[in-house]
Amino acid sequence: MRALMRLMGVNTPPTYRVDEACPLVLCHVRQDAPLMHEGAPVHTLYVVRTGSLKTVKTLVDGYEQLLSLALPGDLLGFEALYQGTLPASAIALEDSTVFALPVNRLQEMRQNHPLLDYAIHRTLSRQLVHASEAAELMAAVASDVRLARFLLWMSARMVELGQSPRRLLLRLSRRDIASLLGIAHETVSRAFSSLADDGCIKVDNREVELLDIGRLTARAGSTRGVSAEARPRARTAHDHNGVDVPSTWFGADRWPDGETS
Amino acid sequence: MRALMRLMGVNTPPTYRVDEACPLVLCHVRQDAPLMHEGAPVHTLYVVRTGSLKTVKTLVDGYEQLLSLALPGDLLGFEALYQGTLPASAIALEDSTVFALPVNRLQEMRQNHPLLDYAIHRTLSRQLVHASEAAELMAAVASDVRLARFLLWMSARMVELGQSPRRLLLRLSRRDIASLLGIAHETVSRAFSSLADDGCIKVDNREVELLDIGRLTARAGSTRGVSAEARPRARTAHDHNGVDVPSTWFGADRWPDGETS
DNA sequence: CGCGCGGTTGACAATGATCAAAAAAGGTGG
DNA sequence: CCACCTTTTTTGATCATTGTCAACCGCGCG
Repeated sequence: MRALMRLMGVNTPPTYRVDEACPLVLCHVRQDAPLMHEGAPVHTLYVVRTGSLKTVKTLVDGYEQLLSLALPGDLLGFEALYQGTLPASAIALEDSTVFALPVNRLQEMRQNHPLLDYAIHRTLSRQLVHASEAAELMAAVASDVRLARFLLWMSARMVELGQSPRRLLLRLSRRDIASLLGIAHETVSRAFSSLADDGCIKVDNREVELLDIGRLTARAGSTRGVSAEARPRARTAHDHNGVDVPSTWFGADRWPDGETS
Repeated sequence: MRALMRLMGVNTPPTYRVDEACPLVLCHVRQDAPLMHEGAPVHTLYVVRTGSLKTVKTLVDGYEQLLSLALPGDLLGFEALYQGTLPASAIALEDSTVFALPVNRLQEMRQNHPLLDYAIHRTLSRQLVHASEAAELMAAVASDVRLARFLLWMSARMVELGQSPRRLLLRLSRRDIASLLGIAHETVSRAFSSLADDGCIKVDNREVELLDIGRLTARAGSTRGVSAEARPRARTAHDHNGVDVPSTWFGADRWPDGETS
């Protein structure tokens, strides 16, 4: 339990009382084994403890769209709360272990453990951020830019987990990376070669070493043709005419016409 | 308060006691006005009541990446919980009203109102789903496929809000749509023309009428070249070798080697 | 040993990004 | 109401990037 919360980024003070009787179960998933099935109702949420998984949605035409990469600390299955069924499958990229949280006891667990509640919220927030970062990956027009961003993104996630930012062991196949970046898998291969020829990275199959992060960042820079967007469109502060206060950048802490409801 | 929860998809029974003294404030945002600023710390979360907003992240090269479209019932600002600052700005697409929830009193409000707590979780789950749906939009190779998907997606969201699924009034500019779909704004324009010439839709500036949803769905079908992916890759059920039980599709409700922790 | 799978590279056609410019819509001030 | 400006949208033309098809290599596995 304590380990779970540390995983999720919350340090439990030594004095914190944990209920040892709570139904926290550890699960092992073998490589390539599905942990959850698209379309299935959800009785358990999972928190990744070790290893990694991918979430995959099969589109109408059979194309397998990779939606996210779940690393230690990530929460799986929460997306099902809205519609009752999972929008995507989760498949282990390596032998992994996950904590299982029965949904019908979750309410009670959160009440008894405010820190768990906080940890879950933090994790949800993080995954929301990661989802929009995935959009950033696909935003670039050039394929090598997308790959460069992907590598830097992976590097950043490795750092969050306390791992080396330079040495990556990709558990995703080229095809999976292609799906995540929205390009053809041949193009991924070419982009790897291109970055490697530049000396930015060293590629040995799925082992990637980031040699020159500066240059890599430079190549990850241009989203699309430097034109209208980047021009000196002098967006000064005085065009704020809404609830925001120009002088303080901070969200509306006074309301023009507040009416309690 | 009751209105807030109905907005978020939770029906309050008439007997439900609401605390009238809770600090629920209604905010007005004028069109094009920012509600929240990228990089700013967050003191309030917002729930959209009427109108619509876009969340926008300015990338390193100045490109404005549109991340999500917030419609009534959506929660804004939660992404900031993880890092403490907002990853994106929120800008009103029309005159809108939002409920403001002070974060420092949120904990307390959730405790006093379990239904509010549930509503927030449901909303978070929904937004997680929407985020992955956004990835689906960008997954298609052809630009007209992306636009067709976008229109169907908007249509579905309109239905969720009880509006007509055929008649759309887009509050987004072509440039914004282009950003969301990951293509050039000229291409969006062309894709509109293409779909209109086909008779699938009727376009009058930002008013779009979906004439033939069947054909539109057909055009939204192909993600990429029908090849290896769509082949009869007979993915039968007996390749499950993990924690899942083949006979029941449901998540692991027994665990091979459970160890309570 | 042969087969299949993941990865790499090549060749070619096509889609879309980009540049350019005109047309339409929206807003402002007389 | 109209002239005038800005912004948005549309259309055109050109060229590069990349998707697609295809062949090839290396590897693990039955």
